[in-house]
Amino acid sequence: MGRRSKSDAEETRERLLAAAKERFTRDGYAATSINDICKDLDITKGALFHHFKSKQDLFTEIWTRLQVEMDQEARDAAVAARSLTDPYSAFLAGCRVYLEHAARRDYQTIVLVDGPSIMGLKGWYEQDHDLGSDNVGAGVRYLAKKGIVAEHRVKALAIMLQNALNGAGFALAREAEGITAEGVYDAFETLVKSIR
Amino acid sequence: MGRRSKSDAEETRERLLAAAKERFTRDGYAATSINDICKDLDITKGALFHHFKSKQDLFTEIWTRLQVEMDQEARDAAVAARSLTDPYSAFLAGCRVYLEHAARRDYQTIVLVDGPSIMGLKGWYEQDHDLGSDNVGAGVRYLAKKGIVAEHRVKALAIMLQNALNGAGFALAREAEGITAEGVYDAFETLVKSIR
DNA sequence: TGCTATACATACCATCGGTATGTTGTGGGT
DNA sequence: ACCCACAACATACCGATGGTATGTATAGCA
Repeated sequence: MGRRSKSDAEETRERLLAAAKERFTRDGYAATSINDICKDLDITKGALFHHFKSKQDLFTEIWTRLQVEMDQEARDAAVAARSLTDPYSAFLAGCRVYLEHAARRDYQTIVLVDGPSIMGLKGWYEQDHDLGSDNVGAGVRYLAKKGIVAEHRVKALAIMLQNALNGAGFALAREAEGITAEGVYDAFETLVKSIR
Repeated sequence: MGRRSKSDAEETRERLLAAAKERFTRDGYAATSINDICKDLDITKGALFHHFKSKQDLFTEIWTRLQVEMDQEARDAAVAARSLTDPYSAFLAGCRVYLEHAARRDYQTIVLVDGPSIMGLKGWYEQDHDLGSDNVGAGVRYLAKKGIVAEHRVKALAIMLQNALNGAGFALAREAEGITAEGVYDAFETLVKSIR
């Protein structure tokens, strides 16, 4: 088979991303072979390696899309919930969105579980920051500006709260021990609001 | 080469664990090949697969050892710091030990980064619980008994605090942005003590 | 109309984790 | 003291894997 139209190529690329995302989500990165993905689409490896230079490259694009999507949603939610009276509402709204994503299987497996291992810790962190997806950081900084938390604890607190949400997301996905989204969010809210 | 003495076998096993741990720590699980490990010790794959039934099995034992070691240290520290007047001291002492481990490259790469990916989320969690290494959980439960935190928030809070420490460990290992162990611990302490 | 860059397919490769099958010597049983 | 089963390895081999080199046909522009 020879050349296809440009729109066909775009579609092939998107279909590859979709099929890979499904496999990565269900089986994980290591257990997913490139041949599997290609068979899903009745396509050969030549096509895949034409669109993506490596398996990692394919994974990275899926990872990035998930992060951008989450970032956008969280940002929007925070802006929408902004209030003049309650300094927490915007921050907590963003965190709730993040929590919802962290509880999703795709986000969890791809971004939180396989992400650090595949992209490396540095890569994970740098990409994460380049995205500007530091909603929690912005929230804590805002609390510092309001005088609620000490300036010198902002960075450490932001990191800790971010990871607290990660862990909560895992717990939710585990569906274990009667942990609910509402319960987790409630605990997170009281935790945040008790900071001083 | 034929059979060796029992003590030789024990030593071979330990040397395999040590070499694998070094590789896994430096290069990660995926980038470490079994041949690499064997070459380090001038040993063949036959030996490795005689002592460990799979690469995962080898990894799991290293993972378990790291967890047991950490658990023991944290437990000891908590017991040693137990106080009749300060309900936080034992809890915080255990957390500090955990934080120190989370900042170590070996613990970080093997347990925190590759662990979830290799052993699976369920496996990670179950093993973690079977170990009884739930220092943070015990600490929070103690705070609940003292009436400091609400009973229905214990589980969620424990999960969140545990992951807060994980993230702090990563941040320390990154050595980025002027984050120090003391600063992180200070922030964690104020966070914990402000809970109510 | 022709030329070239693109969008794939095909064929092939080194390496991987894992297994099946030796080989040799140790140590428990008699 | 002898024996032989089995432990402690080595060797040879396997299918599958990610990746590459090369082939090929067509879309799109000059």
